Amino acid sequence: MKIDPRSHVPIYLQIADGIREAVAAGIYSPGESLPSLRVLALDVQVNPNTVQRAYDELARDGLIYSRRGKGLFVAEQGKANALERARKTVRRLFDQGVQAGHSAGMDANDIRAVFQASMSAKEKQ
Amino acid sequence: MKIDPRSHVPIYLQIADGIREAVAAGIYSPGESLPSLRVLALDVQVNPNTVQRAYDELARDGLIYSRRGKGLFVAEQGKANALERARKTVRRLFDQGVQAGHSAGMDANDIRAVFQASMSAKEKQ
DNA sequence: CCTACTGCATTAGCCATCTAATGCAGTAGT
DNA sequence: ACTACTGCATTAGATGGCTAATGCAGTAGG
Repeated sequence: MKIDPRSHVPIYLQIADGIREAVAAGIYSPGESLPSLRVLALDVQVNPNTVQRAYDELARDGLIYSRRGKGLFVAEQGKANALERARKTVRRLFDQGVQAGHSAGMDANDIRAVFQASMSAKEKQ
Repeated sequence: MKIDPRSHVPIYLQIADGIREAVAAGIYSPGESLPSLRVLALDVQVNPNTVQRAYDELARDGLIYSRRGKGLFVAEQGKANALERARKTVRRLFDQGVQAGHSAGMDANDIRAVFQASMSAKEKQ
């Protein structure tokens, strides 16, 4: 996992996003164990508490669950919950964008055009 | 202008957004003077420096300009610059949304569907 | 000139957030 | 039991962003 310590986005979020993507992509199967706090902490060169905070995020969203003394595991509905979570994030960002455009006087077609441009740019990657 | 002091979004941004929308909507004409730092500060019950920071934002984006001792005025291309600025903001948010969806394994149609939902919800307001 | 207004620069305090340090508590193999 | 792992709770330090206090500098009218 790639972590940038001097990014404006917090480390624990970078970690959470990484795991979330992996779960959404099905890289981890339900019931499969995840790297322990200390192992992952050592891996990304950060304090175990920071990793824990990332796992907390994921547990709250139902992607994973934890067993004290045993470890961390992918939840049964982990993949589905990851997708649901992602969908909400996307929706929130789109709502913000639509709202911003509307406030500035852009009409529906203007906003749609920007969205199309964004989609096209993504495909070219 | 409506300001919420205990919002997570900074006061200076709330002020800047309010003025930006007004300029984009053509409520202020080019060359027209804006409320002075202290007047607006008194109006929204905040320190003049906070208002200044809002005006700084707008000046950097070319919406307004300032003359020491005289006041603040809407730039000639203020409205156009406001629209351009808004377009970039919308684009940035859409890019983030598209990226998030893609990372989570959503395909183009999934993402489009969320966008449509967002647009529909906006129209119903 | 002098007063009353302008915008602006400097400084400091406050506060939220992130990260780390440390120790406790549960599990399991030997 | 003992050891070596687990996750977790508490606390503290550090950092950055936001807001305010204060004073300087420029403009214009009486």
